[in-house]
Amino acid sequence: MLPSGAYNFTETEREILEFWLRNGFFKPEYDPKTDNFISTEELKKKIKSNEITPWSLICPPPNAYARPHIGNLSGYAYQDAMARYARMRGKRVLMIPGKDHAGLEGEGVFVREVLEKQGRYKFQMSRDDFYNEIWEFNVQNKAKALKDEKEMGLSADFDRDIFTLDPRIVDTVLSTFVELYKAGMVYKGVRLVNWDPKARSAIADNQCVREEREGKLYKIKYPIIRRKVWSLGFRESTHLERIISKEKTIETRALNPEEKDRYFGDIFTGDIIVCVDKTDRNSSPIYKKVKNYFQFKNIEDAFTKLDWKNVLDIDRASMLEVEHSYSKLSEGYLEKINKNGLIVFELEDLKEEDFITVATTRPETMFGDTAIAVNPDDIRYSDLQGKRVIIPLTDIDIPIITSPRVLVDYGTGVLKITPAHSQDDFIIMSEWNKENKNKSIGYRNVISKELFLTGNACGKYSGRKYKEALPDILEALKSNGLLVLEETIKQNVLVADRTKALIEPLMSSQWFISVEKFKKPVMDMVKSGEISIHPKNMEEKFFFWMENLRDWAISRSLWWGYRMPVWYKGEIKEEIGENGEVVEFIGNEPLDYSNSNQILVSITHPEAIEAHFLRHAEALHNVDQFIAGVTDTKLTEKGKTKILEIIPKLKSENYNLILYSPLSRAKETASIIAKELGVESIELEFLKERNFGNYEGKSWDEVLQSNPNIDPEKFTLSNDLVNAETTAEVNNRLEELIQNIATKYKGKKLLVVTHAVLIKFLEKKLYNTERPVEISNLERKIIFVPPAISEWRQDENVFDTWFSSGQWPYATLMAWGLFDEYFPTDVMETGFDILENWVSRMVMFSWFRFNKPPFKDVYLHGLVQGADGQKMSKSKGNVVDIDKVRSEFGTDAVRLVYFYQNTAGSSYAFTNDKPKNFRQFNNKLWNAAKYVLQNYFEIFGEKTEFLFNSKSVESEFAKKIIDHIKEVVTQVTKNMDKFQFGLATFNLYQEFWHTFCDKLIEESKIFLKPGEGSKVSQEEKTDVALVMVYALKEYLKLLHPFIPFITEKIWSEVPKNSKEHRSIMFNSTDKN
RNA sequence: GGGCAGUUAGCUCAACUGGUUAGAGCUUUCCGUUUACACCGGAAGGGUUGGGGGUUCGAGCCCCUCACUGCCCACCA
Repeated sequence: MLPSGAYNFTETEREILEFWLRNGFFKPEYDPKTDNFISTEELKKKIKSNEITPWSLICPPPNAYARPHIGNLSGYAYQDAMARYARMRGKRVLMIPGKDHAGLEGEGVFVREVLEKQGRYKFQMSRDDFYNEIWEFNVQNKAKALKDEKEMGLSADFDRDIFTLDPRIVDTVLSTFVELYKAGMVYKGVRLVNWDPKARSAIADNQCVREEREGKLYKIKYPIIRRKVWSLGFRESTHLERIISKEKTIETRALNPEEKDRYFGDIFTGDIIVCVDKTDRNSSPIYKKVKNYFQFKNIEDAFTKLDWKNVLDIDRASMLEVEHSYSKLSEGYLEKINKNGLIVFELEDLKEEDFITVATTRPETMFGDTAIAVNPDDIRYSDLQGKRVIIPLTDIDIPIITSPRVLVDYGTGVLKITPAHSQDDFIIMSEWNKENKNKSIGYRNVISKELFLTGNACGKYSGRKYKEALPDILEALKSNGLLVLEETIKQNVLVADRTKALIEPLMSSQWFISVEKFKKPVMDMVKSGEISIHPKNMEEKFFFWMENLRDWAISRSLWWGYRMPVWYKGEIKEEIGENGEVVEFIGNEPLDYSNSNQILVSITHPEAIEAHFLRHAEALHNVDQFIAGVTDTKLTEKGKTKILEIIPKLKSENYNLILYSPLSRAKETASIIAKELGVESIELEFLKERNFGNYEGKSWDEVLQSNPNIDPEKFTLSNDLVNAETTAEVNNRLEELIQNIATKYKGKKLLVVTHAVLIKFLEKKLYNTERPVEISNLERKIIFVPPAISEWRQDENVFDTWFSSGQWPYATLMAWGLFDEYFPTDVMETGFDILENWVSRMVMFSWFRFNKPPFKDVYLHGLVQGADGQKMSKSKGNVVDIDKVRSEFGTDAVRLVYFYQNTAGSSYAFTNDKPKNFRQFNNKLWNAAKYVLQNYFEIFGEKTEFLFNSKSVESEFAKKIIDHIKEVVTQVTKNMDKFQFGLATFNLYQEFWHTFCDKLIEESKIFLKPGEGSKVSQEEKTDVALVMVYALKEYLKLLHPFIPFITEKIWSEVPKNSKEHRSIMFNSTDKN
């Protein structure tokens, strides 16, 4: 019987959650037919034989370091509704929850919330120490998220909760990189990074802040190459021939009128004529440029096949590309020309209008300019578009390009473009290059990480600290009359949030994934309908992103995450080449990416020694379940038998040395194996188990009683055990072990017989991860022990978070050994804001590795906003306190807020009138159930089986109710199948309250509570009582995916027949 | 800067891809009931669907245009 009074959700939710978890209903191994569990192996077999239909959803993992926010919680509601709906329809549901290490953000939170509050600093720590601490921080916090997930009613298999840095996930993620590398789809390239000179590290944009500082603005004149540049040398010209052959030297002079008339047609004052010595044509840069420009195979071809007369007359623009000089600006240039056998005739000096004036706060970066930009609509400069200018103090000429980003009325309206040292310029370059592929501009890095000017472009200033060279540069500009203005201004500069150092944007070498090959197949999966995105209009967004996707930089200068499985033989150094290009060196040699003597992609250390670690066979303490540590226990008879069973497997490995712990259980195990295999064995003191101090010999029950807060999972590796061997001591022993394997036993095929906790310590030490699962007796772990001394160094970078989370669906399934059965998954449910970042990456990787989509449907939910309709944020004070709302209105009511009248992809405000309304709805449901059941039990009693067939009712009123139910079921089912949860809950809400309760229940009172003189027959009364229960049960089943707690509670009180499951989770609506 | 949504009753949102009189919840007003439910029932008020134009037998929905609002992208653009 349901208790009278209003619905008590607090108590019910606690009770029902306990009921679900205790019974293991969320596990796919649970078999509702037998109300029992099958083994995972059996489950797999049954799925393969089509005996049961699998359905899976991998939950998007919330960040491990904090409680899930309201967006994650709303996601759980949708995920859960879909899973419960599938489960009720007889599918075998697997829903895997997880937690994300959240690379960049995770590291940022740890540094801010933990280290900085303790006055510590990341770069004062060793990488290992930092990693261990942040790991601990995450482990401690992720329990909170798990609690929230359970309390929201998420029907996921919590035993399979998995962390993104779990070693099983790591293996999969890294192997994908290896595969991509083999397929030639990753490469190293350069991109602009924010260099923090103080931290000596590249940092993310959101780790920088803008600060107002006083700075100086300079205006600098760049000379325009207005004149045409003529190139001669191949043209038949006896006069020039004579000059060249006779003197074999160079002359620079103005052309006299006679020459002009004789050799050139429409030559103008100001043009420059460059002549080339034919005899020196192979070394001349002008020849080379000509060759490249016209794409001749060699210079002879260029010479013989090209009609130079036509070129000169028709295609002057091409000649502009060739070579030219202003002797006035660059004394060194003449010298260069002379060496290369050029003759330069200059017709006239430069004039004032031959300059363009640029405003800049950073004159020292002008050596890195690769263009000058003006606004395309700026009429002042329209005649200059496409012309070239000379960078002052150099002989480098750069084009004048256009960009709508250049503000016409700001400064001079002219911007110098230094892509290697300015974010904005880098963007302008990228945009220009995208639109003007044949006129693309490059970058020139002229500042090193040590803040020196570097490369040829800087001329005599190269090699000096740029701040020290700056006064000299300004002086040189001044003396050439090229510095026109210098004023003090306030400017916003980018500063590192933590170190307060001025950010130096510069080019750095990064790993990229080339994305071109992904585009078509990935888009095709959506176009063909293999993957459906809900709402459909988001597919546009997806295509736009994919089409415009550029190669993806996947390396990040962080410590928290997956370190890249790339190894360099020696220390890698990044330097700036002579022409401003980024070059990497290993030692003194430039890095050649194809040279496997320099670079290797490998998950383990390239010289790692493979050793097999075997846990001893079953010993007495395993049976009696107490903590043995260094307490010596003997093997059981069963244990000894089991050893013999694995001998054939061990034989096939051809071990030639066995190392073992001196404790009896390991020693006995090893001696049996050694005897059977006929292999030498050595006892080593440092292989024994950890000493557990006061806990030695204690049973787990005793441990838990003495300290109820103890987490058995973490106990064995904890450093808080009284009188136990410290973790440092264990690690010292392991150090000795590693040394021994790397030196003494090098070249041996090793089997090491030891203990579970010791193996766990070793894995943690070597792989920086913890095993969440136990190592069973006689389980073998293959461990790669790095050599004691090696030149190989691992890449310092970690992967971009999306690189790993993009593999989440298959990585989780592979980790749990359920890939074959459950992949592709059925649905991916996540926020619409990460469609591009996450969903597209998952499809990309899934296509690459398996040529399959990772899921069939994508449901994108909108974002939950504050009551004011704004995005929730602490500073706005509009954050919904989920605990408060849940305790006031109940979890079911909160869940209904997420569903009711909501459509996929649209955001909605969380106002308290909503859960209040649904609390009332739940109460209505509760009371209606009470009414229906009271009447039923009055007639049938409590313990009777519910015998009812909707086809064989006689009463007109009962038929009316059945019709009503049929219609609701049809409507709701239709909407569920179309992911229209908003409509489904709307239907249910309206029909249940305003039709079923307000109309049908009221009408039923005529039959169930007949007044004086009523003509209602007993049969009719019975019929109505039955059909009302039937209707209630159908409603409960339809409502269950949305409000699981209350429906389960009522279901527990409802009369059932023998075919119905005791939990509502496994009952589908009536098919009749 | 680009892209994507959105603008419907006082407030928060629907309207199942062009089809009856545009519907709900909250709020407001009136009436009623107290053994399923006051976390109730019955009723009422409230809309030129952001402005303007177009296509159509028919437009909240499609097209054009203007005006706002929100979101995403920043070691990705």
